[in-house]
Amino acid sequence: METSQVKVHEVARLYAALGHSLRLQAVMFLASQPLGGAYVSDVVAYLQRAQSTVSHHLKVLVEAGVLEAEPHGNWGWYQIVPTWLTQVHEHLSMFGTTTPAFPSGVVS
Amino acid sequence: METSQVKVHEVARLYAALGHSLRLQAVMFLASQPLGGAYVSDVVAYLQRAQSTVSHHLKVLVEAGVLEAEPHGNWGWYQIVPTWLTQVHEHLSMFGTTTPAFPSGVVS
DNA sequence: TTGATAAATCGAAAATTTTCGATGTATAAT
DNA sequence: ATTATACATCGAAAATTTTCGATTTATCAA
Repeated sequence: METSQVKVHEVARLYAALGHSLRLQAVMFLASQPLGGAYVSDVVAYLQRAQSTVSHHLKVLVEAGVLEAEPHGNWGWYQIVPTWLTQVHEHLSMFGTTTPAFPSGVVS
Repeated sequence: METSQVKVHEVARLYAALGHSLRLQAVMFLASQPLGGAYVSDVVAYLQRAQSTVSHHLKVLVEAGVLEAEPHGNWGWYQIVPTWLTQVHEHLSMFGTTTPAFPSGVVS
């Protein structure tokens, strides 16, 4: 199935984006910000990595659909995409809606 | 925070395990099985990869806590860990409980 | 006991990712 | 116009991951 294959690849990319501690910390940091986002320099200060490294990771998150960028002057504002969580939840619901979270037919 | 760091690393590992199309397909395949699991040879047939490759990916999923292995004779039975989904949901709830899925203070 | 089978592990090549310093680009300040 | 700042992009080294064939290990069957 072509369509399904594409989707799997896309969903995998979303998980892969979160599958690196630096990126996960970046997302958590942005989510914890009162304004719902932050500038690159803030993330650099928080993650304590080279600016180019942080820029790279933010780009990965944008490409996966987790973050969106909004340049303000020459400052780079990054924030979480509103629909991101919904997307993940939608995919996870494939395995069962909630606790005990099991597809039908599975014995305990 | 030491403790939090460890946890981030662990959660990232969980996401990373799902962040590869082969592994994601393996998990989806196992979840779709009527018995809630399958043998390595079944997964090999489904994924169409070398047996050693599939074994490797299953191991990654086990180490991340997504799957559990149960040898039956010399057949390797793999199934989804019941608490896995709950763990993911728990972590995701950090970003907001449900749709619209947003941390407090975020403007639309 | 011997032979066959299922899967784990090993070893190594290829591909991808991670990371940083250096450079480029655009905006803002002087 | 010039200078300074914030960030993106480039180039390359190091680390990690992915993949497969070959080997090993354990179990089952004859």
